[in-house]
Amino acid sequence: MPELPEVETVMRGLAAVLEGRTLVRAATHRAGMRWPFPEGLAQRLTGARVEGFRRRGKYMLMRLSGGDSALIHLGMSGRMVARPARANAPPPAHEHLLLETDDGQVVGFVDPRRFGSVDLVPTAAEDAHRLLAGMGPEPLEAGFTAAILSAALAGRRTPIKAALLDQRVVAGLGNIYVAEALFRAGLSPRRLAHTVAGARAARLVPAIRAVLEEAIAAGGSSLRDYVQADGELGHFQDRFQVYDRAGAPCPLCPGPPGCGGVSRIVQSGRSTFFCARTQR
DNA sequence: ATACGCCCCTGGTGGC
DNA sequence: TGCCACCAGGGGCGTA
Repeated sequence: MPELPEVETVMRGLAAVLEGRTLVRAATHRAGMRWPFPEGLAQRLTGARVEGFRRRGKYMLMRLSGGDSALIHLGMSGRMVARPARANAPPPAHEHLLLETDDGQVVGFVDPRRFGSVDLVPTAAEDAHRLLAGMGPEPLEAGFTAAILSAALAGRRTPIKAALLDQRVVAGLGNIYVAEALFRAGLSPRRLAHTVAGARAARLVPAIRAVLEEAIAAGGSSLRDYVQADGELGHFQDRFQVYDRAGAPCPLCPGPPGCGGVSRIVQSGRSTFFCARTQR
């Protein structure tokens, strides 16, 4: 669910609510999600001050006083939404972790499928965490260049679609934004990764950047579960050109005959959407 | 090293 | 209306 734009949007919303606040209460409602919560998670969060946030790929890092950071992944169905602590409504279903601030806000981590995760890592060694070590460049930072991307793709005989989903190649892309970026770059999702070099890589890098930046500006994409930290929906789903649009007219091809509409295929068990005429 | 299943889990949808 | 198969923004891990 949440890919880089959604995680970035949620993180900004959480920062607005939590940054500078002290957590007067934290509670876990089960032993873990994707993995068991770290020992004594609730106790270690309680009393800590939230110093700041950063994002790495699809992970959020919440820096705490005391030297630890909470490493949070939203999985497929995770959401983190703030609400007033005074509200008498029962906690939402599938809320696994709750944070309460000294100014009366509650942030709940709701995740029906429980593919999300929460861990603690020393702030000084965040990037050494096993889930972050080996992660590829941040696509919105200057270090993400055509040369770096083609080097990461060199020798890979897997389809470019699968390679871009690999977080070691580039951090933060998921099924939606890979589809949209490949469409914008005019590259077939079936093309072998190692053939994306030179001019093709030079087209792909700005395509990835542009789609991510536009999606962040739109507050992310809301399909089923995703909402921002304030409960608002994202809007980028209204601007999808190919994702989840099988059979719809291709935005580039006049029809009919055009390209016959957006195609859907399955690659490594996941849906891929593309235009078979303009994406080569 | 790379590639490919399998698996974790719940909920919504569409077909019969 | 009921049941069931299938699908969904992810990704770690074990095995060839």
